[in-house]
Amino acid sequence: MPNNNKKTQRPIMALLDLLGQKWVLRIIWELRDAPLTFRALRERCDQISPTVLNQRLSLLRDAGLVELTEEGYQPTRPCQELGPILMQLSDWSKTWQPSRKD
Amino acid sequence: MPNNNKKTQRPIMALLDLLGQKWVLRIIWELRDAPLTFRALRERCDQISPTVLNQRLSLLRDAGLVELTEEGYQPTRPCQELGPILMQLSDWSKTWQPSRKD
DNA sequence: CTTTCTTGCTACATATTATGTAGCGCACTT
DNA sequence: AAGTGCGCTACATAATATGTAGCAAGAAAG
Repeated sequence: MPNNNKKTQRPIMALLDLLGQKWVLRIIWELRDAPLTFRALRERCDQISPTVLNQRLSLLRDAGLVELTEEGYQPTRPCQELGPILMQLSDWSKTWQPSRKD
Repeated sequence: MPNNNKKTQRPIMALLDLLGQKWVLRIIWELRDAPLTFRALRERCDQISPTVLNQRLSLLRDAGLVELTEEGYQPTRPCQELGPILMQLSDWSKTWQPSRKD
């Protein structure tokens, strides 16, 4: 899915491309507190198929956002800076009442 | 793709589910400045297929994040609050150098 | 009224991606 | 030697996206 368009070269585009992939945001979210093993991460993510989980983890590792340590998968330093931003999303989401106005 | 899991009922989960769908973040991003017509939006999004664009716009309209006006598609009031958060993502992305440490 | 734009959007065959299940190979314990 | 838990792979099936063509409706002009 990632695309090689010129626009995508701009950092924000690359980021939106990455985060826009299924499960990516969720994975980062689930890793926010403590390291999780591959299997634990699967459980947290509604038993996501291991195929996709591994593919996404590879992406995230390539992107330098996640690393595999003794204790399991965990966000890297830069990725931890993403945390507060996600928390803002979380706060915002609480004030958000999905309903279409037609 | 949206899932009906219990966890997904929590606002943040619902939000991550929504934003995690292909093109959704990109669409919100592209609408940040000015309203865009369906066709203009397609061009901005690398000529995304109209089928998917329409599906995503429907989702976003149902979620109360985007609306279709005389001037074209544009983010609703609540969605505009998402703007600053996306800008933080943009800022963060500039300091982010994708590279795997193995 | 008819022609010509442009709009949002649909149809549909094809290609890409995710799901679900089973299980491998490895390290470590017992 | 046998069991346990690990990261991860294989592979058939189902779900999604892509790409192209074009429809129906509204506005503008002749």
